[in-house]
Amino acid sequence: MVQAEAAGRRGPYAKSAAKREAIVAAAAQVFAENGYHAGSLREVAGAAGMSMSTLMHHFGRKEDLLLAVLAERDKRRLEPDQYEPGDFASLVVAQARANESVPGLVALYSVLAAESTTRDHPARGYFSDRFDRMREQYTAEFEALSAAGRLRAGVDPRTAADNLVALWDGMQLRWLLQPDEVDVAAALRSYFELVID
Amino acid sequence: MVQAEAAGRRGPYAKSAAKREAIVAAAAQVFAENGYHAGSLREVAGAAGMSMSTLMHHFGRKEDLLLAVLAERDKRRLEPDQYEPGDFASLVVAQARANESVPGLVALYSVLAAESTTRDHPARGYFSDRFDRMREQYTAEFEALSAAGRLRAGVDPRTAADNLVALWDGMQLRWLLQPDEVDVAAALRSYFELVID
DNA sequence: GTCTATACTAAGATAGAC
DNA sequence: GTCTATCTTAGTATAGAC
Repeated sequence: MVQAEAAGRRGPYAKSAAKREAIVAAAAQVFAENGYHAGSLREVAGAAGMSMSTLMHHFGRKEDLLLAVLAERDKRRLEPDQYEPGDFASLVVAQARANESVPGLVALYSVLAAESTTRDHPARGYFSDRFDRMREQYTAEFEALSAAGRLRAGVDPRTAADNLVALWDGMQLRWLLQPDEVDVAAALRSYFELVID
Repeated sequence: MVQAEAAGRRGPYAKSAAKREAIVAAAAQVFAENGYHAGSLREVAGAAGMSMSTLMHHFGRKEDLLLAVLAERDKRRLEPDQYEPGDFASLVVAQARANESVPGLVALYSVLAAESTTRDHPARGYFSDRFDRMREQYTAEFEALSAAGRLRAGVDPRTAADNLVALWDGMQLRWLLQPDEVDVAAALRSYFELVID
């Protein structure tokens, strides 16, 4: 699949890569709507215009498809360098706003994160690594704010980083259940206002 | 089941109620470990020492069993009147500490809350109602703090209530995945320190 | 009222033909 | 690379024994 990743690639794997992309897109939709367990491979295959056996040829197990969907999600995230050099808070709030336009992906992430806590779940490593990465990135951002004298006295950068991530996850969960009752981006902004002078 | 709820009840429903309790306990364990979808009724029945058909006699559908487990979880929560009249923050932190001793129940709650966001999930109403109730209770507590002049300037009671619940949920999720990396109760305490003068 | 046996549909997964 | 056929196990419904 790596060989065919470049656009317009000619070769034996080009068609396979296109099929894989179609499958992943269909799976993201089905999993987001129904969850990982309740979303059937037959429904994914149907949405991608092929039989389930053909799907299974490309992704040997349902887990593999799941991990491919998660990897695809990460590629779609906003990257700091895609944005104007605004501050950390603005970037986080902008990402939260952007997430409002892809409720399916948010649902997929939330459902899978919770499911992954169960024993031997295929995505457990993915989410554990992701939490490690988020802590590292956000702690560095809060430390930079602290060095600039903009962090409120008594606020620990790592604690702030962890709490921000947790607040985000918890808010997204509630937003999925009660979209008209909460504003994820506004909640994150209110947290920044508490910790930034 | 209502008839036999009192301890030591003699009568035609006494045995049934005892069986139901055993089933709910077994189901809480199985669902917490494997999630709702992945946890099979056959495994629950086995853990409860009966056949699956017998289980199905007591709980006609898997959903009914799920809702019974959730109701049982609510009964086990700390109630304000069970505690010394300490302040709101202490009560919340104490509940978070108490939750550390029942990781199975925490996992059950987290997995089901996320699963419930998917279309037509049987527990969707339960969690939506629960969020409404939590908002109401916690907003009242923060308003009381505000009236006592103990809330930080510019902090909205309802926002603080929603953020506290979201922080709690998000922290519990991470704790399930990385129990040695975070301290849920400490995180909640740090939030109180930010909003309370 | 309580429990068991059995059958049905749909899920993930595998084997093999073309 | 794609499909048909098949296997195992899931949830569920029903019929009936004690």
